[in-house]
Formats: sequence, structure tokens, C-alpha cells
Amino acid sequence: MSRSELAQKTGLNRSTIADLIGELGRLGLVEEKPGIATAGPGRPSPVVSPRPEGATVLAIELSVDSMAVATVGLGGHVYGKVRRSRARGRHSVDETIDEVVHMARALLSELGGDQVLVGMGVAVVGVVRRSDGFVHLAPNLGWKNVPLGALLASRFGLGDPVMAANEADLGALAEYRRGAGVGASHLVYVGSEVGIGSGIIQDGQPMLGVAGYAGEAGHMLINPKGRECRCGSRGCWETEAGEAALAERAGLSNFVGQRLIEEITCRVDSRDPQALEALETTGTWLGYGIGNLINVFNPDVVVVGGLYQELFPHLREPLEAAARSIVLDAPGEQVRIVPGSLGVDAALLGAAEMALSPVIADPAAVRAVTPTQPPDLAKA
Amino acid sequence: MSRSELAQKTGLNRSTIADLIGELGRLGLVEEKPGIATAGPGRPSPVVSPRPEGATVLAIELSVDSMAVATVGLGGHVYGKVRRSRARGRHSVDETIDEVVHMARALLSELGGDQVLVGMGVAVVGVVRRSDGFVHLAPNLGWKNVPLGALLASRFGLGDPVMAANEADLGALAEYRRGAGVGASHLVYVGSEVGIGSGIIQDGQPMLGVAGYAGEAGHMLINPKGRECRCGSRGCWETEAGEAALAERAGLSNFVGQRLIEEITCRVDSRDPQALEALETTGTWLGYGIGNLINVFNPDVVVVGGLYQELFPHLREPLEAAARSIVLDAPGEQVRIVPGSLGVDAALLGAAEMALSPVIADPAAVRAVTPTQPPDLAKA
DNA sequence: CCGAATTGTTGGACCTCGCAACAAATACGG
DNA sequence: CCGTATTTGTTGCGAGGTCCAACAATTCGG
Repeated sequence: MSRSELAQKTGLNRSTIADLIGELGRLGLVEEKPGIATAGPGRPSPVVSPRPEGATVLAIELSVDSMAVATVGLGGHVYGKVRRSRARGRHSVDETIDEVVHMARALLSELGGDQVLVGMGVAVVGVVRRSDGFVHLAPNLGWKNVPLGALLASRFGLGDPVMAANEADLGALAEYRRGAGVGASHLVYVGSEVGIGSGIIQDGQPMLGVAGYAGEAGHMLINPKGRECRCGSRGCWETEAGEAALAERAGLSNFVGQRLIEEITCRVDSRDPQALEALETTGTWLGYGIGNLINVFNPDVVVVGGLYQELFPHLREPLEAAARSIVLDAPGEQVRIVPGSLGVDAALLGAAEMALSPVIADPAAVRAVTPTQPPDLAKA
Repeated sequence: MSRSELAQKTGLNRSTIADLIGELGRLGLVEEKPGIATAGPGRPSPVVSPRPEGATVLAIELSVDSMAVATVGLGGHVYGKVRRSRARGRHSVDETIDEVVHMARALLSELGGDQVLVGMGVAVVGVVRRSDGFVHLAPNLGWKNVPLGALLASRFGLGDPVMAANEADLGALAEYRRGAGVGASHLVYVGSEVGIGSGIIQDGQPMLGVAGYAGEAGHMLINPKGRECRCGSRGCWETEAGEAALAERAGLSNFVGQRLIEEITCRVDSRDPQALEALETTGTWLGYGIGNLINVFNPDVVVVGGLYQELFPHLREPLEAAARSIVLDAPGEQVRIVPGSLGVDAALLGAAEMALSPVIADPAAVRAVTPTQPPDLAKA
């Protein structure tokens, strides 16, 4: 983007932009390139772009059936990424952190010398306090009250605890900044893994609620006569529209996660009626919940991510029909309901964006972070 | 509040505060009084308080079965208020505006000479565009695409269209600033008239959504096997928890509005089993919806306003039980669910707060507004 | 009556940003 | 090939808002 475009977009003066670009350039966060084909007369404008090497972060994702680590530079540039499948169920905290350290070591050693590491961020399936990465509850990992942010910080030799957030919240952030939601200002992200999580961007800002637990739409009551839910209630959205419900309807209860998606896709391709029916029903329930969220949030765009991203073409029709049947006729604009574009990595990239956000908020205040040595594996 | 308290609260310097207070004083928006009993040593501090006369607005409410007009000064001080009942159903736009002008004339003539009128604000039962008060849809008034803000502006001889907003959104604002939500930062307001409306304050700011239609929780699907709704759908929250459902359950379908509330209160006092049962059931449905909103918004406080404010003591128990059964165990803090404290005037006061908000945003830019003469009644 | 404590006030300094003029680089018409 | 219009980056200056440090005002406690 050129300087004058920046001036127009930000509403700031050209001279102010020049000043800021100068400072960011000195900090190594942006660079200017000769500029491309010019349209019309006038002095050609060099293109200003973020310099990914200027600020790199380590992003971590602890998901239901996999974990991942990545090194990501300013602007969302992914340098390296490792994902590892894990069986669902309990995992010890120590073991998990060891594994993270192991995966991170490999990625960090690949970083070039000019790359400045400035922070870390973690996406967790569970209820997490953002500021210090305290995991209140993560049923899918079997964790409760784990000071993950502090543990990671001490393990990597950092001063401050590592920030962490809910997977769906970070998925929303990533799709908003780098994915299907670019250009929107109000976004609702619906991600499904075992349950259904949601994250909301309101006017460009993540909506966190008073304690950071906003967006727990998975347990929205939607069918009082519905199935029993793990949470003890009945007829929660995720019991009607979640993975388990889909699998049961399709007669595939022994499949989970990616395997389930593949199996269903396969059966749909061969026109299996039970699979088609299951998608129809599940899409309808998904649509009801999404319709509720649209009524409540009035977003630009709803992004369907997680497992259902791949199935979206098969879910679209019933989903949209159900949502439209609920949504009040908003005059003028129509909401777009679209699949995510970042796939399984949405939350991982969101964790990176979160870790990079201090750089964007106050570039001058950010310092390089040095993990103590290539961190060693305590128990390896 | 004293100057040093202000400095502490805002984080600004004492000298900055002095400067700002000086400017606001010159504009007549604040005044300093000798200051009260001092605690401890030190120079005594005069108390700075908003001067209601400095900025007065005309607030208007167009509700389901009544309309109201009030003159309100800075800080929420009500100078005068008129409310008039109207039969439910269609009302012509012209007739309504005439009536508003009539009621406003009386109130404006009572204003003292030192009171500066700076704007107007309208609360409407319906879907309204805030910026220019365009009423997209107000089924309860029988209105569709009425440029109410512009009509009022031309009738009162103002330059800019009058701002208007949804009743529930303004109820939320009023309860947040002046009512049961004072001190909270994240508030969900649930107001019931004919249907159920909701308004949300997130981190001190009204949550509007991309087009200003956020918070339409009344048509949240909550019971797919439920009653048919006016909106064409089935099992919306308001069909299960709204006024009509309550009346029907209590066997009082021929009562509406305030009369219904009185009749029910009366029957409850005499232990009428059908009334008690109706409250129990309605409270439960209310609680389910509120629980959903709590999960999604993670608020400090939920304020129940509108018709149900008075019935709240009788609704509390089933309502809280239902809500708690849905809400995920938020560690630490508990949400408070409380009745509103502003009663039927919540939306009216909210309209005043909305009209006053430009003064708070930029006191220097606000000019006195002069309605053309005491506005005359064109058709009277 | 004097020191400690608190608070309002004053003058100077800094930082951010906008404005206006100028310089640089291109397209287009002759 | 040259001059003009056009767009854009750059420079110097000024306005506004804020903080800091020192000082003045006022009260409490000994």
C-alpha cells in the first residue's frame, strides 16, 4: 500500500504518515519497495509493506486432536509450522509443554539471524484468561486451573506470562485479519471441533465480555426437548449441530474429527441417503444457531470454520434457509455466511495475531525476546 | 467529585484537569461548589458537578401503548415529563408528530431562560437507524420506512435530523448510566413490551452491530416445537417468554400491558394457582433466553426492564434457576440478574442520554439549538 | 505557631498532528 | 522534444493537548 493510500485510509496527513513510516522503518518493521505500475500521471509512489522479519512470534495451538506450533512474522507470514496429531482425551500438562518446547526448538533454530522474536501466543480449546494465559477449564484436555501462560514463560525464560485465548476467539481474529473476513468490520466465527465454539469481532475489536468468556454459544439452548449435553443441560446448540450429532445421524458414531469429515464426504459423493439426510438436518440446526447469532450481533459476515469448513458446500443450503427463516429482515444489507479460508490453522494463526498485537498497538515499546538458549528438554 | 479524584480516575494530570474544568466551566457545563467536609489534612477541594442547565435535551419515546416527552439536563436531571397512554395499534405519523409537538411545547415553555437546549433524541419501538432517526420498521405503530428524524427536525426547525434508536437499546443505555447498571461495564438489558427487546453495553459502549440492528434477541429461536410467532417463525423467545404467553398461561388473554401486570400481581397476592404457574413457566423461559445471552456476552449484570420489572420478584426464582442451568460455570465472578430501576421511563431517559452524548463527546462543538418559535400545531 | 499533607495553579517543555509551500517524478498534448 | 497538469513525498512551522516541576493555598496535628 502506498503512502497516500495510507493517508486516505487513516485520515491522517501525508506528513504524519511520512513521520510514522520513517519511525517504523528505523525499527525495521516496514520496508519500501520501488513501487509498481503507476496508473495515471503523478509522482510514482513506493509501496510500503510490513517486514515480516521485523517482528516474529511463536504461535501455539492446543486443540482437541492435534497440537501445533508455528513461527509467524508481521503481516501473517508463516515461516514454519509443525502440527502433530494426538489422541483425544487427557494429556498431562508437563508432557504437553515438553512437546511444545520440542516442536518450538526445531522451528526457532530455522529462523534467520535478522528475525526478531517478540512474543508468544497460545490457542487453547477451553476457557482461558487472556492476559496471563491461565486455563480455567479445558475439558477436552482434562485440564483445570492450569497456569499455562506462566509455565510456558518460565520454561522459555521469558519475563511476562504468555498470553492465551480460546480457540474460537482466535479463529475469529485470524479469519478477520487474514482470512474470509477481510474487509468486514463485524464478524461472527463459528468453529466446530468436538463442540461448537464461537468468537465475535465487533467493529474490528474482539468482543471479550467482562471476564473474557464471551462467545460461548455452543451451549446456547436451542431445543429444550433435545438431546442431553455433556454440560448437564439439554438441547444445547452443539448437541444438535455438533460433530457427535452429525456422526450419529449419518450412522458413523465410531468416527471422529477429520476422519469423520472424510468418511462423510466420501459417502456424499456416492449419494448415500443417510449421509445426505444427516447433513441436511445438521445444516438446519447450524443455521438456527447462526440465525440467532445474526439477530443478536448484526454482523457483516459469518465465518464457518473448524471441521465444518470442508463440509460447507454440503451444508450451505439448509443452513442458509434455516438462518434466513429466523433473521429479521434487515433492510438493505444482507449478511454473508461463508466458509473459513484458513482451515485447521485458523486458531494457530489467530494466536500469532494476538501475540503480534502489542507490536501493532505500540511498535516503539516492543523489545526482542530471547528464549534462554535453545530451550532444552528437561525430561528428554 | 473533586478535581484530584477526577485526575485519579481519568489518569490525567492535575494540570490537565484544571484546564479542562476551566473550559467546561466557561461553557457553563460544570460548576464548582465550596466542597464538603474534608477528611484529613490538605487543601480542601471544591466539588465539581455537571450543571444540568448547561445542556438540556428534549427526549421523546414512542412506545407500544404510550408516548412520552421529557426535558432532561446534563447528568440525567429531569426537568419535566409528560406521558400519555395510547391504544395499541396503528397511529398515523402526522398525528403522532403533532402530539409530540403539543407535549413538547408545554415542557419547553417551562424551561428557565438560562437553560440551553442542545438537541433531541427519540426512542422508538422498532428497527431504527440511529444516525438520522430513520424508522425502517415499527410493527407496533404500523410504520414502515418513516424518516422520523428528518420529519421532527423540519417540524422543530432544526438543521440536522434527530437521532433515534430502538427502545431496548436506549433502555440499556439509561440503566447503564443512571439505573441498575451503574458501575457495570458490560450490561445486557432485557425489556419486554409486546415482544422482548434487548440492548447490550459492551465495555461501556452500546453494541450496535454493523447496521445498528444488534440485540434483536426477541426472535432468538429457543423452542423449535413452540408456538407460532408473529414473525412467521416458531418458538422465538418472545413467543415463549413474552407478554402474550404470560397472559395466556394465566388465563388473562384479554389483558395487556400495565393492566395485565396489575391483574397478575393481584392474583398472585391472592395465591391464584394459575397465575403462580404462569409466572413460574414464563420465568423459566425468560431465564433460558437470559442464560443464552449471558453465555454469549459474558456481562457484569443483566437488567430486566419493561413490563417484567415489576413482576421481577415473582419471576426471580425460576428465572435464575433456568439461567444458571445453562450458563457455563464462569469461574470467579457471578453475573447479577437484577430488575431495572428506571421503570417505564428507561427508554425515555436513554433517548435523553443519547441526545446528550455529543455534549460529552465534544463539549466545545455543541451549540444551542433553537426550535423555531414555540412550535405551533399545524393542524390544531 | 509550625511542619506535614493534600490539592489547585502556573509556566515551560514535549509530542503529535495538520497546514502550506516546495520538490520530485510521471502522463499527456503540442 | 518540451512544457503543463497531476500526483505524491518532504520540509518547516504552528496549534493543541498533555505532562512535569515548582509554587501557592489551605487544613490538621502537635
